[in-house]
Amino acid sequence: MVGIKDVAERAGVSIATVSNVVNHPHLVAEATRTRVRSAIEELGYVRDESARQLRAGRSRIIALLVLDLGNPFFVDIVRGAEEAAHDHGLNVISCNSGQRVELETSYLSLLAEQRVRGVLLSPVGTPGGSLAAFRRTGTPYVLVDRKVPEKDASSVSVDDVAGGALAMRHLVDTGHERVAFVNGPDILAQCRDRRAGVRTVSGAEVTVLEVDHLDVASGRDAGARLLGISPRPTAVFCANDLLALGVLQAMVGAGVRVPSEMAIVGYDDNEFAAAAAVPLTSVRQPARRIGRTAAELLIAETSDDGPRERRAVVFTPELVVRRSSQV
Amino acid sequence: MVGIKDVAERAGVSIATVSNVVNHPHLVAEATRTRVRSAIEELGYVRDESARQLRAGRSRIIALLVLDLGNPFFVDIVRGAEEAAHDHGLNVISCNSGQRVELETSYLSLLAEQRVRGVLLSPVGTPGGSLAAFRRTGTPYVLVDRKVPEKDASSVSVDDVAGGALAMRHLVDTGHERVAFVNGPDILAQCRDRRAGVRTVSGAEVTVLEVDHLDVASGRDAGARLLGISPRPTAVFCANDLLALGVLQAMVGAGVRVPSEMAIVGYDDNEFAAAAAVPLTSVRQPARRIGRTAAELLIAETSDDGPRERRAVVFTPELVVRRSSQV
DNA sequence: ACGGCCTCATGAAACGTTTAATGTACGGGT
DNA sequence: ACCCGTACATTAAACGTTTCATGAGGCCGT
Repeated sequence: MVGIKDVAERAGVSIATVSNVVNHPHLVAEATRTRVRSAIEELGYVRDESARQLRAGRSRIIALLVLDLGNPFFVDIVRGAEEAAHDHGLNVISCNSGQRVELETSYLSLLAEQRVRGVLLSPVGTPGGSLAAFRRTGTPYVLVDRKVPEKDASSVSVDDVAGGALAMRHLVDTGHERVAFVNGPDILAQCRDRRAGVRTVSGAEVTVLEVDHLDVASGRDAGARLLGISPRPTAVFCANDLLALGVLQAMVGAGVRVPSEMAIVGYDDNEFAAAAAVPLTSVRQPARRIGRTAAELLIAETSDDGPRERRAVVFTPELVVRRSSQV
Repeated sequence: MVGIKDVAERAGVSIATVSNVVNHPHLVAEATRTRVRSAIEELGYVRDESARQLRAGRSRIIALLVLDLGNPFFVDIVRGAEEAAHDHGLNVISCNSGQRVELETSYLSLLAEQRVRGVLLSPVGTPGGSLAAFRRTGTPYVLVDRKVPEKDASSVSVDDVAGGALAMRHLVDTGHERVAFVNGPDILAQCRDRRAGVRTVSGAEVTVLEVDHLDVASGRDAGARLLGISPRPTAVFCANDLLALGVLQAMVGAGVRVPSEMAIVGYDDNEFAAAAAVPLTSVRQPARRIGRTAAELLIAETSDDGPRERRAVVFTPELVVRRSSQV
């Protein structure tokens, strides 16, 4: 493995000079600079970031630990975060916890050991323990799609209670009296909040169907269960568009017409919602802006000129009505 | 920042002992071990991976540099790779090049500097330059969804020529004489190969529509262009399901019936294809297996007991016929 | 009683950088 | 002729680990 030492030898200079060529070229005379540069080229020298980082004490990477990369909503968050990070000359790496607590923990300690510049994360449960390590190492983190008190950390989220209410109100207003609510596990704050939102709305009898994963397959299962309920609900609100797509598939498969026999409302308004068999009514969240804002908060927190105050940014969701819920 | 030294002091032992407690607990007497462990606990010590790695010379991370995280196909590849990596006690980080060459280059050098254990990548163009750095540092890499000669690297891919031919043959066989082919940029090998596959099939007049990005929005645009062609093709083959979904949206929007007025065939058979407005016929690729296989090849290459020979694994795609192309 | 072995703990070197402090040479102003 | 400043280049320390070689006791068998 070729190191700075080999380059120095080859170019007939000291290692300090090589380092300067790489990091502070203006300190080095023209002639030496080119000589060193060609030595680097010829030997294929690649500087070792771990040594550099060991010396510097901080890395140039911010990490994004995300609930489910299979959900386009989170992919958009990644995109937003990448934009902001690149604007500041930082790189982003993404890790996928796939909603498994043990994976989340394992990634968190991996990242703490890597001494990443900061972490954006959408936690599964209450990630108390692992985050304590971050707080101690001084690694800043920002919660994404999850609100916490400012004293604990900055966060960027969407008002899920409002979102749940929005969807439910829409269904009640369009005349539905028996509504199913397909929700994810209670361990996810998003799901708890959306359920709370649903509860704030009266005027319909709500049957809750809980699923383990917020994906299309679980949606199909929930759809099947839904068809077995009697008397059958006339509308269903799904905690996410993937579930809604699955439910829709189940309805189509069973010959139940949407929306006349079963209205469907999803959540996230991802790009597939509009393209679905029956275009989906959905609760839109500004995913990209969430990612961008979170990254900016994080970057501000790590910036040299004094730590910023913590903030809890909350976006407001918006109902997008499409055919799947039209009377 | 608390280091091994602080722990040692607190526990009244040497730093070597602390290190042993962490890495080779059996070498340390019970009593000391627990004393050190509580010191670690109390101080919240987190070991510094960069120092560790500097000493060790290699990391425990494998990286995945992917063309487009917005495409569920690649997300499934990530999942497969994660499975395999976790089986071997390694962690995976994903980076998204978003089909931009400069981002790809920047990530590749980032990863080279990080001295990651290995890299799985689906390159945009011909990533000669940046990969040379890997070859020199001895960082192994495996190409994903892209075949290269064994002498250069291992690779795991799907026969895209066969896939393109499969789709096209299906359309010709079902009686279409004017077919549009919505393809991505030629810089992507996948697109070149699928086009080559399309060309091997005769019996229909093919109009190629090229788009820059393989996403739903580009598909909508292509759909609009498609409607302007006269005489209008009766079928369209899209290089990927996202494009196909976009085209489908455009057709539905314009009141063109699918499949009777316009048959559509996509590629990847992602989970949204089956859930689409009109369920999409698509060419299925075993994404998860691709990711898993690639990771296994990579891990084998980095294993201690001698380097394995390189391999080029090629999977065969499979046509899944659904309503969007049924006569 | 003594050598040898085993168990456990330690000292010190090494990994590849960056950077502060120091050194050298040379030209110009007095 | 001397001093100083400028412009480069170098020496050496430091970052936080891991590990090898060594040391200190205690126990066993002879």
